[in-house]
Amino acid sequence: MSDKFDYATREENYSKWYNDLVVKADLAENSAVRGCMVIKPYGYAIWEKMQQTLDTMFKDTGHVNAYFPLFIPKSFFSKEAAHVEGFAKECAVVTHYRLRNAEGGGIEVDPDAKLEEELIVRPTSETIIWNTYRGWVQSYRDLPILVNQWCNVVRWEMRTRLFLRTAEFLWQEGHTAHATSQEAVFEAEQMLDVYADFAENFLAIPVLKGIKTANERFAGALETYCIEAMMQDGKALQAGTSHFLGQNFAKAFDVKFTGKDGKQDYVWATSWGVSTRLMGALIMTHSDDKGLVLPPKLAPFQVVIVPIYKTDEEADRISEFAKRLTAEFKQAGISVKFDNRDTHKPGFKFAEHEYRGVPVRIAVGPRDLDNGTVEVARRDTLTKEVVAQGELVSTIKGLLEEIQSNLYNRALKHREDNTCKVDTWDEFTAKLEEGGFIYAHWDGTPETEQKIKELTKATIRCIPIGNAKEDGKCILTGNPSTQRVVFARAY
RNA sequence: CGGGGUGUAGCGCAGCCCGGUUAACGCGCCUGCUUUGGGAGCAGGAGAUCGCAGGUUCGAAUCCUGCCACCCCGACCA
Repeated sequence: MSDKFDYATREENYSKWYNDLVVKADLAENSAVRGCMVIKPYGYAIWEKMQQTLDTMFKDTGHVNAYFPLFIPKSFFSKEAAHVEGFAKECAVVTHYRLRNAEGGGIEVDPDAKLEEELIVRPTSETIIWNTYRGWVQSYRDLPILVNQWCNVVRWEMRTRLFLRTAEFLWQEGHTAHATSQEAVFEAEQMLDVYADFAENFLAIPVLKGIKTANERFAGALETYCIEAMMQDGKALQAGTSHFLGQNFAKAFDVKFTGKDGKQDYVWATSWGVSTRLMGALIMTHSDDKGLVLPPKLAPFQVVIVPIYKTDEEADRISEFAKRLTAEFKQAGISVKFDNRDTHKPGFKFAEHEYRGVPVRIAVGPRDLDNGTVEVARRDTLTKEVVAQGELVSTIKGLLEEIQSNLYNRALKHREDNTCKVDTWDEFTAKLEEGGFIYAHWDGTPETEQKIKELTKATIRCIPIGNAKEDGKCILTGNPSTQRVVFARAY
């Protein structure tokens, strides 16, 4: 964000630019609670669009929504060893259930109101859900369970950033139960495809589908699938994950079913989620120094009409025209806002809608009314043109589609321009400084991966699905490798 | 939890080293008039227990002690 206002440009300081933008575009702000954000109405409206779209996609693939408790008994957590180890360090814990008046004013925790068993504020819900599923499943006839939950979770992060990493965040978590391993794997892969489809076709964010290495795998999963996106600064952002959990949670919570053959077996599981972090991905994929840039499919309103007038009479004429236009747009499935506030001048509104990322702006003044035209400005290219009123609806409809695909193509080109292959350690470390995705050989061991991370802060983002096999030598150890994996520094 | 830093109006900050009685400035806010095709101009106005608690002093935003909060850098992470 630049201009006469004191906001950082991407070039100057990418991370400051991000923070400034989130606040300036009215998406969210830091709250009185450390690490927790307030999502403001405009930001929440974008999140709601994401929710609506995803929710429909989940339902189209056979899922239903449910809701499980915020609190999880501590004992549940210890039942799956890898899981507890993964999350233990960042859990908020409820220990008491009552306050009392303190001597000398104020209130304090009542020491007599200590809970018999502490409650964990959910960092994710596998445990409480699998404990519940035990009661839901007896027979193969009870399977599959295809449940999703929209909720908040808490992970006590040391360092937080609006949307990217907050102590509390909103997300959805799907938790499914299946009779066979194959079915569960299919489910995990299917949901990865749903996420990729959503990212690319709605958020206009190109993503790499892949699987995580053992080091990066979800605590308690046998396989973690992910979609990885590249931000403008070349860093990777994990945009969604889908896990094949095997029978780990079924065994931990004793969830068994009787099959057609009369034999008992443990249930197979998946879980998958995306969070408000997608807001961060959206920002860091498309936005520019003038503020937020929204893909039309995500914009709370796709078109804003700004009237320009001097007299009340002019205002009335424009208002009448704008109302007619609004109705036509709605008919055509275009969402529109008529910004008729008389407390702000046109120039102010232009700037405001710009940094809030409204895809298309229409300005109408007396001159336009006389000429039968309007001025149409698009946010992605910052270009303007005069359009005849008669062809406006079709023009805008086409323009919105063009903006949507332009944003995607622009982001895809950026990713391609910043993706490379390297074969030596020196090349690798040099390329890392430039940012981007690096395809390189790795000997397949967690130790090497860990070592590379310590040396360079780069992690293996994923092993792309359908990755080509290729013999080579590990960039660090020189040991044989059968394929290249994707390295990057990540958020 | 280790290292560094900062707390003064809604926001951003000056003043502090060298104590002195109306705590400065910019943005924002309110009122009025003129304005309105890219963040308006002028005039007037409101708004601050100087993070908290002690101490030194005739006098503390300023010096001393303790506490609290937040930010940045690391380890952790969607």
